Formats: sequence, C-alpha cells, structure tokens
Amino acid sequence: MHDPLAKKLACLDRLAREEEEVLRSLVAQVRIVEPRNDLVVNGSRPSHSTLLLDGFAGRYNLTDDGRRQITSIHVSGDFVDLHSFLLKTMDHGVTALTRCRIGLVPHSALTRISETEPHLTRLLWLTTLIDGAIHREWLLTMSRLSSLEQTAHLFCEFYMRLSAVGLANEADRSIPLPLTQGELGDALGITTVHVNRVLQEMRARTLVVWNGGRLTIPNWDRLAEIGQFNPLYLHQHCEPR
Amino acid sequence: MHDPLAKKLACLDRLAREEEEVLRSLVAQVRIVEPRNDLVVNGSRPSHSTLLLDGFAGRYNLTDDGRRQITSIHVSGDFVDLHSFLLKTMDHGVTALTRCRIGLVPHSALTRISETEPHLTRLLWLTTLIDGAIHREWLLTMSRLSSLEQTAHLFCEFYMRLSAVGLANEADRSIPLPLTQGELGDALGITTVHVNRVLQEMRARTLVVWNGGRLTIPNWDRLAEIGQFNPLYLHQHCEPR
DNA sequence: CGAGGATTTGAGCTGGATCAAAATAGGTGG
DNA sequence: CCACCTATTTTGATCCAGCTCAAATCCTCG
Repeated sequence: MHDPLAKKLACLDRLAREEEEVLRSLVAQVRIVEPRNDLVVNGSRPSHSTLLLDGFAGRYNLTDDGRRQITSIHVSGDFVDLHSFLLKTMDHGVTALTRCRIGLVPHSALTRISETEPHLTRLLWLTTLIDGAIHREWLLTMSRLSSLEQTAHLFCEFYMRLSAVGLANEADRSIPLPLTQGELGDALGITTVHVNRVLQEMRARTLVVWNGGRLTIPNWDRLAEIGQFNPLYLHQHCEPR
Repeated sequence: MHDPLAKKLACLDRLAREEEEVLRSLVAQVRIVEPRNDLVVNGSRPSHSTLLLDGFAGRYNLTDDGRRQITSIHVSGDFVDLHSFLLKTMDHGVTALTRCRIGLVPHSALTRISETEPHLTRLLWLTTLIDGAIHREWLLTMSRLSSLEQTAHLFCEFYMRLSAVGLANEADRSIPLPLTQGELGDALGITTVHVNRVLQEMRARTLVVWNGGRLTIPNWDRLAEIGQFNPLYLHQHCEPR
C-alpha cells in the first residue's frame, strides 16, 4: 500500500514505524470526485479534512462578481483543507481540477493526534506552514515578476513538488500537468488570452514543452533563472522538527 | 500585566487560567528594534520566535533585483515568525516598520508546549493558519481587484485586526497606521506614485482620512463594500478548537 | 459527423508603471 | 527659533504589459 501522506512527511523528518502506522489509519473513507466539482464547499463547516490521494485540486476564492483566483494547486499527498480542522469554517472552496481520489480524515482523528502524537502534530502543522510559504512566494511573483517570469516560476514549483512525491520523470524532466490554460490563468492571476501568449513565447524560446497534459522542461537552469526560482521556500529537506 | 498574545488567543477560544500562565512565561527576553531594521533576517536559522509586543512589522520577500513585496503586516500580539519554529530556515525577512518592542520566545519553549499543551498547540497552530488565510485573501485582492478596491480591503482588514487587540478607537472608527505610502505600496504591490493617486481618490470620495499616522474610516459600510471586505477569513470568533 | 470546450489570433484600450521634478514635512544642530 | 538636510508626498508627462472584445480554428468524444 502506497501512502502518499507518509511519503510526503518522510521528506520533512524521519518517521517512526508506529507513526507511519498512525498515518495509515487516518483515512476513514475514500471517494472519487469528478473534475470541476467541489471537494470542499466555501462556507461549509467540514467534520473531516480531505487528503488528496490522486489527481489535481485547487483552492480558490471568488470576487463578488465571480472572478476566480486559484490560491493553491494540490497534488497527491497534499491535505487540501487540513486547516479546516482548526479554522472550522471554510473561507474558500476547493475544486477538482482533474478526477480526484480523496481520503476523508475525521477531525476527531486529527484531534486525537494533536493530543497524543506531538511529533506528528508538528509535521502536520509544518505542512500547513509550507502552504503559507508558497502563498508568500506567489504574492511576490504575482506582484513583482512579469507574467512570463511568474509562469516560469510556477512551472519550476510544480516540478519540484511533483518530484518530491515521485510523480516527476527525472529522466526527461517532465511532469503531469493536466490543466487548461484558463485554469493556469486563474492561478497566475492573468487572462486565458494572455496565458496563451506567454506560452507561445515560452515555446518559441524552448523553455517548456506542454502538451497532452504533460510539461517537459528541456533546460531547467534557464527556466529557474528566468523565474527567479529558489526552492528554499518549499522546505523540502529532512531534518528534526 | 497586559499580555497581547493571551488577549489574541482568547479571541479564538476560551483559555484556562493555567494556559494563560504558560503563555505569560514564554517570553524569555524583551528587545527594542528601531524602524527599518530587520527583526528576523532572511536565510537565518533562528533559535527563538519573535512575538511583537508593540509596533508594526512586515514580512517581506525581495526579487533578484531588489524589488520588495511585503507579504504581511503584523501588530501587537502577532508572532511574526512562529513558523521558524518548524520551518527552521527563514525564507523571508521581517522588518520593523516602526520602532518595535519584541519578546523572544525560545523554540525549546515552543517544543515543550507542543509536547505537553495540546490545546495551546492547536491555538498557536491556528494563528499560523489565519496568517495563511490572510495570504490567500491578499492573493485574491491583488490579482482581481483594482488598486483602489484592494486598498479599501486592506484598510478594512487593518481595522478589524487592530480592533481585535484593542488598538482601534471604536468611537471614531480610527486606528494607528504609521506607514509611509511607499511601504503601503510594497504591501499592495503597486508603486508609491500610484498609492498616492489612489489615496487622493479615496480622500476625494471621503472614504478615509489618513494623517499623522492615523487612519479614520468615516463610512465603514461603504469602504467594506468597495473593498469587497468580508471578515470571515480572519476567523476572529471564539469557539472550541 | 456534430457540438461544446479549448486554443489561437487580431485589434484596440487602459490601469498602473516609469521617469523626472517640485513641493512639503520632519528632524537636527547651531 | 532658524537654517538646513533628508525623507516623504505630490504633480506631470509618457509608456506599455496585460486586458477586453470578438471571431476563428482546433480538439475530443459521444
């Protein structure tokens, strides 16, 4: 049994065998959610948190007149709404960008962990802190970089994060990226039309190849330089926490 | 003795007497930091977290060529870098926007809390989740609202947050806001020149009065409407966590 | 083969940037 | 109390990255 959560946490700190056991027992129920459906509804008060087992999901906020900003994109092993455990009321929605397989983790189980497993609690807390670090990086790239630079940055981030959970093909530097240009624009804060133009420019400069839902990065160093990408903010290294 | 941290946490959930005691004992040392100095240095590995006792501070990231984005602004009672406890390495800097009085909280004390005080741990965790919720809201307002709307939103947020720690004058709806227009621009992601023009427009429409380091909001409802401000994301209400 | 979504192209427009300079406001030392 | 220095705010003129609107093409899949 592959356990993407344990895999992800093991990137952050050594896990004891019993801790892995505890993690494995968290998921009370598995469900499938079709693309464009909400995994979690804005304003709801969930009694469980949602662990993404497979697929891509996005948190989003809407303006009063319905324009959407995707504030993060999640992949296997990510808790898309671990924060609902303590925030109680959802202040945003979470949508399935592809067909998603999700595991439901009762808040009661999380409370139990917080009472009896301080080390695991710190690691779960840590994953929400990394979410915050990503938000901050997005704030920077959104406001201060050109949309091409910002896109380059985001592609690098996706690569690193998918790589961490074993979903990157390290040989040809490619990852699954089954999004539409419109969805990417909602994450970048730009229009579909402009996403398209940015991609054309990137293609012309052979910075990336993106088709059939797969993104390939022929020259990592150049892409990372253009996107001013420094992976430090992802905190993907194992140390005692 | 006024304890701004206990005051803030008490807005989120009932605190036991002994918990307040524990919180009071956290600060090992108090220091003063002058404006424009770093409270926490980017890339450092702090051995303590910084509780802001008095003053205004801002987290910031820089682009490679030195442009700055302020990713959050903190006031009394805020932990400006509680996350350094688990992230270990700072992925951004924290600067004093005014003269700041800070309390240093050793990470060892935080580890102890996480081992022995599950409820307090959840509340501290929660404060970092609220930081994340604010980041998401900023992502939305930055990308989808006009700069005037975004500014209105930010002013509403400041008012609510300062009000929660007793720093707002509820009578005339005013708060301390000792920032320069340049600093505000760094938080909004716009230039000083444009901040100035936005403020002129807001003044002309008597949405706000801002001078002598104090912001007054003559008509809350109008400002909140323009900024599409809904305080839900601040999660400022007491409930069992 | 047809239909609805996704991508692409084109033409103009605009919010906010840039650059440069002037006016003000604080703060400091004499 | 004044003269001076520096940071901040304000004004003006120009520019451009990314938006809007509209239509065409291309997939994909029933």
